[in-house]
Order: sequence, then structure tokens, then C-alpha cells
Amino acid sequence: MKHVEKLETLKINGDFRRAYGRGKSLTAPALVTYALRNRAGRCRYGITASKKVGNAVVRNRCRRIIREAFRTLDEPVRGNWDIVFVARGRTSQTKSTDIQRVMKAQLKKLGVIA
RNA sequence: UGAGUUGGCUGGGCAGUCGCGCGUGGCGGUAACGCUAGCGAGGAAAGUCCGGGCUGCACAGGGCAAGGAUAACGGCUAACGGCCGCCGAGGGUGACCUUAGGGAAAGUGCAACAGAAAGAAACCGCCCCGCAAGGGGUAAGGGUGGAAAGGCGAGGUAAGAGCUCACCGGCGCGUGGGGAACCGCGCGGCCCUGCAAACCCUAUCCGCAGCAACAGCGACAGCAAGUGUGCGUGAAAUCGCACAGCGUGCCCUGCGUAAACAAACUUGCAACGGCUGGCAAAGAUGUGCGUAGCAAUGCGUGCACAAGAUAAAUGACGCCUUCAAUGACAGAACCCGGCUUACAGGCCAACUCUCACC
RNA sequence: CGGGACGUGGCGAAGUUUGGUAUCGCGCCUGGUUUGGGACCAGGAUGCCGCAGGUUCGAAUCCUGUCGUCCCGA
Repeated sequence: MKHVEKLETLKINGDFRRAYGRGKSLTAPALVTYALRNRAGRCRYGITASKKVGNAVVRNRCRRIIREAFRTLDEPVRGNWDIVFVARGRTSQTKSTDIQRVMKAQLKKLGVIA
């Protein structure tokens, strides 16, 4: 992802719902990834941390860890995708480098990265 | 030496590499913007329990009703249901802690079961009268109960009883102290059970809503409304005046109730992944010193203080200190003053009891 | 930001108004009936009434604080 201009983030509830409903997904104890090809002409991503994960501090930490893992990803994205990352109970206790390893494997399997 | 009480502080640091928010300063650029410096979560930012600022409701003045809140006394404060002091009550050997703590002779209600009786009472017992049945007196004793008609002792009596007396408790009056709650002393007579976090009464305070308030701007298409009577000017009333109507739960006073040249105009609603302001540096701010005060706090003076997002910024890697920080509780959302609740570890001060020694 | 409701045996509810005994249905256990099971009959167990204080002689009920769940409005 390095040397690429800032990615747009998903904001509308409808975009998230479309990714959940029609996108492909993979699950791990610390991260769930949804991916769906879009027609927006660019790649977008969103991060979700539900109330079940913890209080506001814990939810913020999950979002930061996931965002840092995604930011420092080396491989470029092939094509235009909407990607949604969902934090789980283990996310807040995991290091961002470990999350990145899981994320890389999931994105590769989904065909987002080479 | 050990145990404890109260109050306060802290809530890792370093800045090397990468990254984020703001847009205050500088540089470059016509501009968009780029580079760089700067600033960037808490003591509770939390819960949203009180009080204000601010904004709107025409909401100005007065009264009534309803509803809500508070409750010894004095003070502090912009205000408070907060804080300080003090009194009473309760707990602790003590430092100290706790305390919704007005009124039960204004009225209504409740007090299950037990008990004769739960408010002004006679079941047993005791005493008197009577052959007996029964009648009368009596709250000392028994028994029930959380609570039984002031407590206890002496006198007194047929037996008893504040019937009388001493002490204690309560009430009333007087008096001394205190700013007051209240405390002390003297005198008087002996009348009153508990529950108002039951209804209620008394005193004091409170208009309602909330930054998704509110103000402004805009694209595509839309919707609704512009009250009644009389008089005046005009060709025409949406102009002027009066009354009515409408505008807060009600009443009174006062106030408001858009817009002229005949096809527009005005107002309101609604609509959007809306946008901008409100809203980010300065005020009921914090702190040092002086001063008034027991204190809360006031006054004077010096110094310090740039988080400001809008799906929402503080992270990752590394190093150091550490028993441990990967691991206390926890993330600003208009802003302040409090309250309440959560909190690993560490530090400081004052005081109390105890042990030892002098 | 504002408003409201609810936490009671394993599950679902009543009781809270007006304070004194916690009740009902399903489920569970034991026994009977049956060759056995179901159904049926008889009996039984199961509660810190979300938590912590307070008022009261006495609290599921009243008051205060607190935790959790759900709903509504702007």
C-alpha cells in the first residue's frame, strides 16, 4: 500500500450491508474480512468494531490496530474492491504485525492481492 | 514496633523511523495545494444525577392553579440538591466516621399475627359489696407484641393509681450564654404510642425546551396558507383605526398578528449521503504570594493557559527505568461549577491507639 | 441530547397500587398405572425477588445509589 494516495473509507450503512450480503468473507479469531468488487472506480475500505468487542477505548484500539496493519501492507491491490474489516474479541490483545499476517493471507485467498 | 484515621499527589519516560487530526506562525505557489515549525484526551474525558452560561419559544410585569424539588442552624457561591462551619442523634478506647435531621394537640389513613386492649384499654389477677348470680374499684403483677399508656424508689391505700414526694426523662414558663440551631439553671403542673423514604401540612425555590438548540446558504422537483365584522383613503386593500379571533394550563395588563398597484409577493412545511456558522486561545479558568476569615471563600497582585473532530485524529516498531508498563479505570463531541460511580501500583503530610526506652 | 419500561425457581409470567403468607403454567425428581414408553393420577424439590445501602418492629413492594436489557423522540 506504500506510496499510494489516501484510500477512501466506507461511510454509509448501505455500503457495509452490500459487502456483508454479496461479498466473500473469511474468518479468523482476531479478524473477519469481507471483500466485494465495486463500480466506484477506486478501492475503498471500512473498519467495524461492534459494542460486543468492548467499551469505547477498546473499540478505538481495535480500529487503530487494523488500520495500521492495512496501511503498512506491502502488496498493491489488484482492481477496485470494497473491503470491510470486522474486529473481534481477540483483536484488542493482538499486535498489529500479527494482524497484518492474518490480513495478508485472507486478502490473498480472496484474490484482492497477488 | 505494630495497627489505624484523615487529606493530598501521581496515573511511565525517550524522542529515532513510518503514519494521523487541526490550520496558529513561516516559506513557496495566481490558486487548489505543498513543505516546515507548533499544538493534539482524563482524574474521572464515564454515568448523565443536580446547578448555570448560551440559543429559541412574542415570553415583558402581576396573580391563581397544577406539578416538581429541597428540609436543624449560620455562612460561601453566578447558582445548586454542592461546599464550609456548627448543633442534635448514633458508632468507635481514640484520631475520626455516619446522619432525607421541619411538623403526629390541622385532618385522613396504616400498625399483619399475637393480645382483653394498638389509643385514651379491664383477659387473668388484686380489693370491696353480695348467700350466689353478679356489680363496682384498680394499670402494682402475669401473659402477647417491635411498641401497652413516663422510668425507678419511698409514702399512701380496702386494693391501687403522679394520688403525694425525691431523682431521671419529656412538655410549658422565666432566666443566663450564643449570631442561630442549641446548651445550662430555676419554677410549674403531669397532657399527649409509632409510622409523614403513607396521603398530607408548613417554609423556600422553579416558565418550557434543548447545540440533532438555533442562525444562514443552495440544487432538483413539491405542498399548504395569507382570519371575521365595521369605518376611512384608493379604481382595487395585502394600507390605517376599532372590536373579535389567534399567540402559555387559566386570568389581568401590556405586546405581536408579513406583504399593493393585479400577478406576483410573503410566510411556513418538506426534501438532500446537503453545506457553513454556532465551535475551539481568555474565562463564574488555574496557580504562586500577600491580605480578611476557624473554614468554604472573597479581595489585591504576578505568572500560566492554542485538542476541536463529524464514521470521527494520539497508532506501529524500537530503546530506557521498573518486580511488572503487551497488563488500573478508562477516549473530548457546545462550554463551565459540583455530585456519583470505576481505579493496578507508588509517593507525601498531619493525627490516633499500642509496644519499647528515657 | 431527552423520555420511558423491565430485571422474581431451569424457562415464561403474577404478586409491587394499599409493606407482614412469595403464587401459577411448562419443565425436573419420586411413586403408581403399563410388557415397556407416552398420556394420566398422587406426592416432592428448586428463590440472597439484578446488586449495595437506608426508612420501618418488619421491604419483592417505599427511598437513594448502582449494574444490565429493551423501546421511543429530536
